[in-house]
Amino acid sequence: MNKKLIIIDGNSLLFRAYFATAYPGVEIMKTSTGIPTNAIFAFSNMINKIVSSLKENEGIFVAFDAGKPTFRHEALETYKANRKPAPAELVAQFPIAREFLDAIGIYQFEEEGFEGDDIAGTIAKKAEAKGWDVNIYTSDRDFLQLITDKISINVIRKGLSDVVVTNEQVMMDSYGFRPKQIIDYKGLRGDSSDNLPGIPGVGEKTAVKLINDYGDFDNIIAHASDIGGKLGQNILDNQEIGRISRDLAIIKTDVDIPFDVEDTIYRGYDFDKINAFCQKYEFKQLLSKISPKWKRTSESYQELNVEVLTSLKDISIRDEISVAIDLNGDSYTLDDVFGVAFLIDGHHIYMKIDDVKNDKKALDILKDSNIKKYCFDYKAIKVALHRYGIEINGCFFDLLIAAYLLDSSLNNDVDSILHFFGIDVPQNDDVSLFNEGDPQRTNQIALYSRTLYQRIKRELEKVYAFDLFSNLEIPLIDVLADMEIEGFPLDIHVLDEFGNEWKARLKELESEIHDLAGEKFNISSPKQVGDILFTKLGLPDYKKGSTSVEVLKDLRNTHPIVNKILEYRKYFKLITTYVDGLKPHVLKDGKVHAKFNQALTTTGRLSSSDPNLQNISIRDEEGKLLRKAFHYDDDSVSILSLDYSQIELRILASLSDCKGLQEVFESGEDIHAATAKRVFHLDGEPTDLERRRAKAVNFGIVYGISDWGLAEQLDIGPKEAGRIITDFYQTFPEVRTFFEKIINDVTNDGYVSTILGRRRYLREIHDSNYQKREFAKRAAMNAPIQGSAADLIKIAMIKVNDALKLNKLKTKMVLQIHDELIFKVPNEEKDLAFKIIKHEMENAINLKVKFVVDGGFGKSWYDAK
DNA sequence: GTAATCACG
DNA sequence: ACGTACGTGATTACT
Repeated sequence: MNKKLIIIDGNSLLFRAYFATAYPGVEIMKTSTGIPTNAIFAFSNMINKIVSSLKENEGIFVAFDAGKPTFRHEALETYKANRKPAPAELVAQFPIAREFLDAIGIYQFEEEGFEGDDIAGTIAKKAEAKGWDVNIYTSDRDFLQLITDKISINVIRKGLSDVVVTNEQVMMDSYGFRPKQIIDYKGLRGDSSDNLPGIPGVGEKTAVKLINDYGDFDNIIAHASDIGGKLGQNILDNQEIGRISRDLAIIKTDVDIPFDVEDTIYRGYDFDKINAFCQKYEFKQLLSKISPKWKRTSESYQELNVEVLTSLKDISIRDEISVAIDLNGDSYTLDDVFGVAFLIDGHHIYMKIDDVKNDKKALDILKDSNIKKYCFDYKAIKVALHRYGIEINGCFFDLLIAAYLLDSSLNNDVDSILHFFGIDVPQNDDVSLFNEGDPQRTNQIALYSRTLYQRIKRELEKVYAFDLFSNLEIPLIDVLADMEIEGFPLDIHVLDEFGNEWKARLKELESEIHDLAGEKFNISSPKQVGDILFTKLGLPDYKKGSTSVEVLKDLRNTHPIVNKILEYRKYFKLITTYVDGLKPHVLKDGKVHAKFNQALTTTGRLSSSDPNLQNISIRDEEGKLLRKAFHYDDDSVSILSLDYSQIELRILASLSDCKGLQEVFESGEDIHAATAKRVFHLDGEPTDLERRRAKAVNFGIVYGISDWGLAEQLDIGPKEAGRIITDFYQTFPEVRTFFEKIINDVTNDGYVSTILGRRRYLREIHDSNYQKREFAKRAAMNAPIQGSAADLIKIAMIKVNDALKLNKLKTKMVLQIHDELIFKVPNEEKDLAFKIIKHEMENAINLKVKFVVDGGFGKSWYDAK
C-alpha cells in the first residue's frame, strides 16, 4: 500500500459547513457568549471523520487562503469587487477553525502572500514525487487540473456524505476533456463565483467541442478566424477576459513553501487541548466522537491517594458519600465484586468486598438512606452488593442516569460517559493480570461521580430535566433494582417439554424441506434459502433477495416449500432464542433475573436484557405456550398482569388535544373500529378488513406516518395511502396541527420533548441526506408519544410501589413491558393489590384523556390476563 | 463485528 | 426525485 496524503481545502469545507448549518429565518448556533459556532460544528465533524479514517503514517493537511488575496491581474479587482462578501458570522469562524485544527493536531501552514490552492497544489506535487497517493477534498473544480494517476480530487457537493471522487477516467467521462484542460474550459466559460463572465455564445457543449478541436485556450484564440461566424468574433472580442479567467484558474505547483510532506504526517491529538477547545466553544458531543485511536496519552492524569482499609472505623461519618464497585468483569449480576471504593470527606478509601461485609460501620453507612449516595449506575451497585448480603440505600445522584437525561443517545458505559464530560480514566493493565481489582480506577469513578454533580445539576436545570431526574428517574432506580433482585420464576422442565416437542417437529420439517428442494442446505441461512427459492426454484423475487416472513407469506401459494420454511423458522426461533436461550439464565433459585436498562433507549423507555423478558412470545398461539413455563411453585401466590389500553393513542389524543379522539376514548368505543367508521366514512359497523386497516393507520400515526410506509403495510398504492392519511387528518385535524408543530420545533430546536420534559435530540433533521431527514421527522413525531407513555408508566411504577409499601403488602412488582406491569401477589392480597395497583396506574398522571388498565391473575404468566 | 431475521411493545 | 413505518434484544450466519 502506498502512503497517502489527504489535503483539505479549508475554505471550501468551512463554507460548506457554514451553509449546511445556517437556515433561513433561524438563529445560527452560538456559544452562550454569542460566538457563532455553527460552521465549526459541522467543520469539526467533517475533519474528525477524515481523521478517523487515517492510518498510521498518513498525512493530512488543511490549506487556507491567507487574509489578503494576491491579485494577479489588475483588471480583476473590478470583478472581484462585485463578489458577495462572506457573512460576518462565517468570517468570525475562520480563526476558530484553525484553533480546532491545532487542537486535533493537524499540521497547519499559512502565510501572507501564499494562496491556499497554490500551497495545496505544491504539497500535492511534492507528495506525488515521493510516490504518495494524494486525495484532495474541495468544492472548487479548479483543483481538477491536478489530477494524475496519483492525485485524485474528492469534489464536495454538500457534506462528506456527498462527494464525487474524481480521477482521470471520471474526468474524461463526465467532463469530456483531460484534467489540465479545466483551465482552458474556465477561460471559455468564466467563473460565476468570481463574477467573471465567460465568452458570450459559449456554453458547456461549445466549450468542450472547442477544447477537443484545438487543445487549449491559446490555440482556440489563434484559430478564432478559422472558427469564423459570430462565435469566432465573440472569441476574438472577449479574449482578454478569457485569459484572465484562465490564468486565475491555474493552480501553481511550485511555490516556495517551507515545509515538507513528512511534516503533514498525522501523529494524534492531545486530549487536554481538544477538551479545552470543546469547553471553550461549548461543544458537548464533539469530544465523544473524536477517535480514541489517535489519542496521545494524557500527561495530566493524577493518581489518587487511595487508602486501602479493612474497616471504616476511624473515618468520620458524613451526610454524603460517593460509592463505586470494582467488578471482575462487566456483568453486575454474575461477576464477582473485588471491592468497594468510597469517597468520604475527601478520603479515597478502598475496601475489599469481604472487609465491607465484616465492617459494621461500612454496612451501616451504605444502608442508611439518610446518607446521600453519589455514584455511577447505582442499580448495578445495589444489585451486585445484594449478592453479598450488603444493602445500599439513599441514592442521591447517579451519573449514568443524569447523562442519559442530558442526551439519551449517549452510550451507557462508564468510559464513554466520563469521556463525554471530558474525563478519561485509564485502566491499569496489570490489574487483569493479577486478578485483584483496580482501586485507582474504581476510586476515580467514585470521585468523578461526585465532582461532576454541580455541573450536571446546572445542565439538567437548563434543560428543565432536573425534576424529572430527582423525582422520577432516581426513585425509579430502587424500584428496578428490587425487580432485578426479586427475579421471575422460570420452570426449566416445562420449557424442556415444549422444547423437545418443537425440536422433533423441526427435524421433520428439515428433511421435508430438503426433499422439496432436492438438496441439503442450511435453512437458517437467509442467503442459502434465497438461493434455493429464487435461483433454483425460480420463485419471484420482488424484494431483492429478502426472505423475510412478509416476502415468504406472499409466496405461500407458489411452492409448498415456502410454508415449510416459514414453519421451520418459527420453531427454530422458539428453540434457539427462547428454550435454549432462556435456560442458561435460570439461576439456582429457579428464577431469571433480567436487567432493566434505564439509560439505553432514545425515547425514555426501559429495555430488558440478559435475558430479555420484554419480548416473550404472545402473538403466536404456540409461542405463547412459553408463558406457561413462567410460574411460581408456591400455590399461595399468583401472577397479576395489568396493562394500559391504547396508551399511546390516548397520549396522542391528549397531547394534540384532539376532540374527536378524546370523544372516542371517553365513550369507551373500540378505537380502531371508531377510526374506521370516521376516517372511511362508514354508515354501519366496520368489516374486519376495515377495522384492520384502521388499526394499521392508527399505528402508522404513532410511528410518524408516511404514505409509503402505510402503503407497504396495507399493500396498497402510496397514492391511496396518502388519501387515507389526508382523510385521517380531516377527521382529526388537531393531530395534523400537533405533528406540524413537532416538525417545526425539531427543525428549530433540534429536539422534541415528552410531557415530563424528557428530550430526544434529532440532529439528523438538518442532514443533507433526504432519507436521514425524513427519518428524523418520523422519529420526532413518535418520540413525544412513545416517550410520554414511558414517563407515564414510570410514574405509575413509583406510585404503585409506594402504595404497596404504604399498605404493607407483600405483593411485588416483577416485570415491566412498556405498557404492562407484572406482579407476584400472595393470594390473600389479591383483591386489595389489584385495586391499589389498577388505581395507581390509571391515576398516575392527570391528562385530558382517562387511562384504562385491564388485566387479571393467573397461576402462570400464560393465564394471567 | 455486521447483516438478516424475528420476538415484543 | 429521493424511499420507510417507531422503539428494543437475541440468535445465526458469514466476513
